[in-house]
Amino acid sequence: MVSIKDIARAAHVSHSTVSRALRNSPLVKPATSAIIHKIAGEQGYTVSAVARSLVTRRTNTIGVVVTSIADPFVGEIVNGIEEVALAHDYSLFLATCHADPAREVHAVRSFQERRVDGILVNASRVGALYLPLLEEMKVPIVLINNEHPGQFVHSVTIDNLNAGRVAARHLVELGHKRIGYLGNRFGLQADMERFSGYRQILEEADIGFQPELVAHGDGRPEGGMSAMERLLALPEPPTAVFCYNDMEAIGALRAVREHGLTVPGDVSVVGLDDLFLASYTDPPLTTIQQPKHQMGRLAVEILLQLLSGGKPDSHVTLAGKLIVRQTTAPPPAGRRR
Amino acid sequence: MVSIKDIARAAHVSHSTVSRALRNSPLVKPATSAIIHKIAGEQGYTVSAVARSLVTRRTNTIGVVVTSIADPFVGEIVNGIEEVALAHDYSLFLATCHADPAREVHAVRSFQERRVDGILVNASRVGALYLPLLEEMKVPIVLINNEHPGQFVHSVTIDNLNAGRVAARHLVELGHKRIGYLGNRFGLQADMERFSGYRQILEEADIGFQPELVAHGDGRPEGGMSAMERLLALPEPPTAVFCYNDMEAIGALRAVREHGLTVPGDVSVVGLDDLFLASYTDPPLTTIQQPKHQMGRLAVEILLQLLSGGKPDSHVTLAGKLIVRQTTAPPPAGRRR
DNA sequence: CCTCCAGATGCACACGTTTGCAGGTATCAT
DNA sequence: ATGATACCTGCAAACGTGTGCATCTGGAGG
Repeated sequence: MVSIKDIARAAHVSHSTVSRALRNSPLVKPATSAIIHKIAGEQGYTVSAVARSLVTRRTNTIGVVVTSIADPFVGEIVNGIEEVALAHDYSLFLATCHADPAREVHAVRSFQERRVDGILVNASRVGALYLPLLEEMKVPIVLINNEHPGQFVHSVTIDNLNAGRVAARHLVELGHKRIGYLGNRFGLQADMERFSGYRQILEEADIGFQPELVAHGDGRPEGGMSAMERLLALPEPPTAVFCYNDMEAIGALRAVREHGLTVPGDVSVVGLDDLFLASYTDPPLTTIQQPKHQMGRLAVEILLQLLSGGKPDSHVTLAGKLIVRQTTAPPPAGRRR
Repeated sequence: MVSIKDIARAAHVSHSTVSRALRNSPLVKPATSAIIHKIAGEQGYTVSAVARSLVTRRTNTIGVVVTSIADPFVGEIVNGIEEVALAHDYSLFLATCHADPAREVHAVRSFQERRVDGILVNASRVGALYLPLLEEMKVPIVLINNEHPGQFVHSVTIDNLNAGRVAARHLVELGHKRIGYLGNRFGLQADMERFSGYRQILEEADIGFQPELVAHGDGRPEGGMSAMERLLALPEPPTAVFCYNDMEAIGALRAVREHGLTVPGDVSVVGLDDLFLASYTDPPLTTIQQPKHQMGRLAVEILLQLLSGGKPDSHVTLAGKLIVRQTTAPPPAGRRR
């Protein structure tokens, strides 16, 4: 592999001059610079980022740890991350942790060895553990949709409480009185908040919260399906459900269908995320859109500010947006009371 | 940031000894090794992968370039890649190229600067261009599902021809006579091969190929939908269609539905990919499963063999598998002739 | 002719590791 | 006591780049 020294020899200059010329420093005479560029081109020279990083003490890399890259939700976030990282000439290290705190810590450690300039963690499960980890390493970290929001780290999250309120309010305004919640059984912070928003609206609308209308899935279609079945088995099942996320909503849709009922004729369904496939369910899913792409972008931008010595807001929350499609309608005539 | 020299000073040994001790070399006395490890722990030392890479001339990194990470298909491939990379202690650089050859080349160049040990490219659009690129850089490259399969590079692809045959045969065996193909208008190699398989079966079954039953989408639901509409507008529309991929199949499903017909009662649909969501369409989609996860795994394994001086097969093709769900059935009674 | 200055280049060190080689010390056999 | 040997440890050079400082050259101005 050809180095600047090889080029220096060929051009009869010192390697310092080559280094400067290739970085287009104004210090070197245009004529010699041209020669050097020519030789570099001929020899197929490419600068070694690792040698450069060693002396500049910056690698221009960002480490990204996500739960699973096959998850369409995180895929879109990473897309946003990659976009602005590329624009700023940063490369991305990617690691998955599959919601395992140990693997998450392992990934962060590995990134530290690689001397990444900053780290992005999506849906971090590591709570108080992070603080000592942060103490011992100087790498700035930005969390995306993290559990256990602490006060010492930077994060960008969706406004879950408001999302729950918007979803529930939409159903209330359609005239529903028996509104169920299909939660996530893993007791995530996000689940609690969405649930709280839902409950607030029920109480504000004088409908009141009915515990039997809450069932818990696993964040995936299977779980949403079985949770929905439990709700449908009730003596007086709900006429509408708000789901923890789109995946559960898809399961709910199927459960309703297999129960011989229709959406939204018999029961309305609201999801959350607005995954790509939400437009292609049957019927197309009404849902709360999470600005996934923007979350990724924003996270990198915060990181970049941190890297340039700025003091960005430590906690940014983004608002979701209701997307009304065709899974919501007024309750069936016989059950409007 | 603490280095081995700092530790050496604290332990009253040379930095060489520290280096050896931390790599658990048998050369250093257990007692001193223990001291060194203790101090390293106290000071929160982590080795610098960049300094190490400079001397060992290996970075233990793999560059992965994909079209879009938000695509669920590539997400699963990357998942497979990450899995075996992690197992072998390699880190992943990720870059997206959005099917733009220029961006693809840019990504590969960037990886070369970073001195990755190997490169994986999914769905490469760069054809003959690769050869000179390969000449000038010594990094081994493995292509996944690439266009323009050349003979000088390593690749792993699905057996598209056979996939087309299997899908078409399934429909023939159900008794269909008018079988359409929803292709991809971008003239991809994969599209040609799938089409060829489909056509072969039609001719082998003495049904014969009918050009009017072929329409082209864009690989996404929108395109599949409009292509299907064209087919349904025919005087004698097909009773079954084989789609370029699941995304188009989803669009086809919707087109049929909006046309007032049912799947599979009026028309059968076969997809290709077996995306996660194929199980959750209505009705669940019959499709050809691509071993996405395994493709990723295999690609890395080939790369690792290349890195350890092995001579792996240069072209591996994986067989798809028919997954029969509920979008296929015999043709409607009135049209069996 | 001398001085001064700007522009261009080279020298040398640094970044944090790994590693071949030489040197040192203790143990053991002769 | 001496030599051999095994075991540890340190020295020094490398990996490829960036950069402060010194040096050199040529031209302008006095």
